[in-house]
Amino acid sequence: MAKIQTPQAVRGTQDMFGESEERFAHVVATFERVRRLYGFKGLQLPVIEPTAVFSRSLGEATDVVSKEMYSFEDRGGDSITLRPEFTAGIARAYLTNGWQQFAPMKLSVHGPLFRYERPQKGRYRQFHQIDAEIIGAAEPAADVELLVMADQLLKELGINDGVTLQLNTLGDTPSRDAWRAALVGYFNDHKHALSEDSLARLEKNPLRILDSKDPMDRPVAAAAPVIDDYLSGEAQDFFGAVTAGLDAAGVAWTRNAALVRGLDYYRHTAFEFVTDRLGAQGTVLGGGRYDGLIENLGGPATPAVGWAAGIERLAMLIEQLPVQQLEAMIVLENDAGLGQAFALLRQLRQAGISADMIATGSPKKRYDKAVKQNPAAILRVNENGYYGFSGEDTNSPLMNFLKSLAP
RNA sequence: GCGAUCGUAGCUCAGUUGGUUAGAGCGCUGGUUUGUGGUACCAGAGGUCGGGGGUUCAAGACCCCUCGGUCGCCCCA
Repeated sequence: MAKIQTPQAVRGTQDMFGESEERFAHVVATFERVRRLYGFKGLQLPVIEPTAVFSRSLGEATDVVSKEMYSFEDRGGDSITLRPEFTAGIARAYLTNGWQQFAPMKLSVHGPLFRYERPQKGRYRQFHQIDAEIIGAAEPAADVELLVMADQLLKELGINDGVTLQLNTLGDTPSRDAWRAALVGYFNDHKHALSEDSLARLEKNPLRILDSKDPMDRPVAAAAPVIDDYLSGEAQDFFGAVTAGLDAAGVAWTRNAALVRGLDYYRHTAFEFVTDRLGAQGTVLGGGRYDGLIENLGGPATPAVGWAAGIERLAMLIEQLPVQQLEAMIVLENDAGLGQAFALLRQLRQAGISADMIATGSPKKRYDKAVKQNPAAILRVNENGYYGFSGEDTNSPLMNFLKSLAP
């Protein structure tokens, strides 16, 4: 029997347990609660999609598509990709199921996503997002609705302190194209003052030079043409309606004219909730409007807005985690009472009281073990059965139930 | 993909210029004590020093390769 080297977890994946799992679950539970408050329907979607779903919608030249996707050929010879984001898959589902009949749709999803990147704080190869989208709504009110929901979600998670909403508009397609052309011209004139990274960006994604972190780029970026000078009247009105809506709803925001999106499909509103508490991965929730995406996937022109947030990043920011306390812990003081302990355990659980028991190890240390798990009450069982409990005597349902048990 | 840094018991770590049998605290298991909400003490189990190769009489320590974590770049939520 040759011993094998125990396999490690795949790089960039996580095994979550204990506090990290509780944080994760709390983010998801809070999201599920809040999205219902806003009337967003849930969705369950495949983790694998045809590769074309992402290559057509995100832009072939983006890093996500060109070097970060987990793509493979399945046994039938089809090119399959583990989803690197939600939006494209949602758009695909919208089209393949004919959900135009339900438009406008308010949808939400959460689950794992996959990107082949170098792992670091707040960035994993299998990571998880919560996601909300409104499809088939062209009006700025939809943008406002999503942002108000995001704002409430962050508040309910208790992480809105130190997180700011940065807002920008990329304009409609003509505005964006004109701005982009002006930027390319401007940056070409200032090539000598750009970093090496930004020279590469100039070819692939010139908008990204605007939010470059390289100190060398900052002066050039700061003096670059601004979108405001290229916005059509329509695009201006749209952005004005979004900001007015946010003000009316009491959502704080700041304008960041250098805020752009990494993926090609965005138009009009672009936004990020940003924190300085996560090091280099400061974006906590981000999104925008993507009116062109569904058309790119072969569907009818369909307006849509959405956002996504990294569950791991939100989980790391939570400061006060609700305590998960077991209500009743049975200590079996003598193994002869095991049967009666089973019966009591079942009775408790059927009454809706969370309960567990300690019945192994040194009998004399069982009590100590129970104490360490910090249950609301410890129930004592010996060879004669249940004979009492200890714990703070309150008027809670748990205590009333325990008092009803005749010792 | 690039740079930096780290990897010793289940966890957090110590381990001298390379030198006997690699240690501590916590946790775990058992016992004694206490006696009904975290007692104290005693004992025990638990380590291919991330993995592979090299230098050396001798490597946890030095060199090379490799895997993984962390931080930054890039990318992005």
